[in-house]
Amino acid sequence: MTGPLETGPTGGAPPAAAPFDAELIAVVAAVTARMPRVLTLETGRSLPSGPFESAHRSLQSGVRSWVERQTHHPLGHIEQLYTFADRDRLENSGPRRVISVSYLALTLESRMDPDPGVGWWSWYRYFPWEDHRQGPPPVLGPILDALERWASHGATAAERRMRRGRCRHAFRVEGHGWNEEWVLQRYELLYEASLIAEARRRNRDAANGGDPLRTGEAMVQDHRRILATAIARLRAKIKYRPVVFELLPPSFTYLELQQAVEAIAGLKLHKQNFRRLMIQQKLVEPTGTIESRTGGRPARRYRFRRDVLMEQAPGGSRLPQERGGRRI
Amino acid sequence: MTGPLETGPTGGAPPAAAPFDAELIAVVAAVTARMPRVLTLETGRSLPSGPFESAHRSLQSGVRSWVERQTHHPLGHIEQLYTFADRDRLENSGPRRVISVSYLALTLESRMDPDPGVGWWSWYRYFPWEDHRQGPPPVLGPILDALERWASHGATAAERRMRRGRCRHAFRVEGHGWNEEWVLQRYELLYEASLIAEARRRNRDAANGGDPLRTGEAMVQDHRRILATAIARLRAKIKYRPVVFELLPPSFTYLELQQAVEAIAGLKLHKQNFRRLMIQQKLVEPTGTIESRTGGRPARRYRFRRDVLMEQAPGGSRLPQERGGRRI
DNA sequence: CCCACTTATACTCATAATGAGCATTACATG
DNA sequence: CATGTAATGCTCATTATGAGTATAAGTGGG
Repeated sequence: MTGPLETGPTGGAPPAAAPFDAELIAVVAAVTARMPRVLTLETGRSLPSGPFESAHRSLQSGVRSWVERQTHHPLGHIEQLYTFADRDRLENSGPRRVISVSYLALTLESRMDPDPGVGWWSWYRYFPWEDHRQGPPPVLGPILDALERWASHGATAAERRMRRGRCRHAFRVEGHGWNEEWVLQRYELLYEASLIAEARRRNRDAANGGDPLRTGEAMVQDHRRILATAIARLRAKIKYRPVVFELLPPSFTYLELQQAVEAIAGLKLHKQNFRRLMIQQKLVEPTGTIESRTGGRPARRYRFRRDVLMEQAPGGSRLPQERGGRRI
Repeated sequence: MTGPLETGPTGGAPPAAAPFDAELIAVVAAVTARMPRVLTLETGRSLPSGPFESAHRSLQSGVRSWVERQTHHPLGHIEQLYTFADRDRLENSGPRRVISVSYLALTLESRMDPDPGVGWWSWYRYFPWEDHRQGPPPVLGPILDALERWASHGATAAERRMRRGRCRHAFRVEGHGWNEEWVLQRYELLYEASLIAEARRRNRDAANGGDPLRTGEAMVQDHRRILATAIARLRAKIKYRPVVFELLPPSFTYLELQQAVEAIAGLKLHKQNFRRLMIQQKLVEPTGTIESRTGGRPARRYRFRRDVLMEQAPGGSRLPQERGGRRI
């Protein structure tokens, strides 16, 4: 519809605006063998995607049907991520501008034998600097060095200062201040510094001496950026909404639950406190069954209390309330 | 681009998909005279909007240019809200399907004399049940009654139970459990119960006895739903990111700051604790000036420390960390 | 000048949440 | 039965939060 000032409230004839192609892109996430994974096509080079069609009832149903058509994997929980339409986003686009709507879906990894090229790949294959479960990963050192080199090549003193500030902020070098949520900021910084294959591909240059620092596998177009957006969103969301359970089988032990969270966050957590948090929040209940293949004392199995989705108070309020406490 | 399985990695020819119209819609928010306000056209009936055009570099720049063209109001902070494209969303749409990308912008209300029809309206004119600063608003009683009536008219016992559950959840009647963030859920519930003018307009019915309960002013198309989405987002975000400051002049007193937060959240806050929170978080610093028109003891004025945007740790982690505390 | 009145600002105190770690329990295996 | 491994239970200091009380510093009216 045109701006109401021009054509009046109820729309009238559609504007003579250029038509667009609309594309749907899905980041389908799962966790298996302690690794967060994403469903990919072309042997890990692209995310499931396809045009939004008039036959689709909604964007969401369009995403579902494309993913199922391309990967034969049904989707559970799904949420909108972001819509991209920058002019120079796509390298070899056709005559028409493309609007891409991306979605994040959470599922259990399927066992079925996949179509050729379809597979589940670890996130950290694309973002090796993001997995801090064994402490800072080895790639981080060279990356920081390369970033420092990039920063020191800024044109003006102000720019150099600005670049250093951004690096310090995104990577929090000094004082173990790693912030697992800033996935996108880190990716964009590396992109800008031409330390990402996609950036070099686009600029047809090889800044920083052409040394192909191992900054993870590349993807088609801006799919890797979309994946970074998805990871950032999931890492943030996992803290204030019970979404991990979408990635777990119906019953699980505390350790399995914790390892799923750790895989996503890319961090190690304190076991006893994690357990206490689970107990306090009353998100799970024991199934009564016991898992004995633990290697040590057998563990109780739990299930997610689906009913809490209805009673849940929202994430931690940062506001000092008047009148008796809400907050769960 | 087509799904890679069909056309190969680099895209190739664009698919023969139906083209779409793309529309941009802006929710521009400000706070004045203790009221949260939204910039509207047509005397409050619609939000600024316009077609996304090939000339626009990005979605964001498209939004900026439309809002400035229609309202002569420049935008500051701006973020993407949601993308809508359900088939039956628009009432009198043209032959082509429309994809609407909505944005939320935060500004200071401008003083300039506006174009005809352009104006700032209180949110609570559209959502009178959302302002709990003076306790539960009077509309709430009749609304809950009407919802109960709607729930009791469910076809099956299961549906009636489900409806009651959703009402209890969204409005938290028993035990003062009002959750200010569930704006959208409440709106959608009222819509479904045909207690919202837009719903009745669309269904051409007057369920619930045709009694036109005062459930706020209507808007064109689904603009009110978009506004609800924006309010929900802002109410949530204000708690974990320092966005209030985008709505305030460069310097302000603690009370002004608190009242802005209260206006948005629709809640009264505890003054002393609010102050303590501000001090702890070190988000502001005194300007050295004093505001004496307070009616009581003069108040110090503060300014937002823009540099914290760079050092800020993200909102309250719900994860029990290993290794020395991050968390600010 | 003293008054009541208003808002700002400073503290207090009980309770809850969090980070860190020690201790005990219950299995499997040799 | 000893040993290893993980599960589970508890403690303790620190910090954050909710709910106040107390004091300060202006205003305008007598």
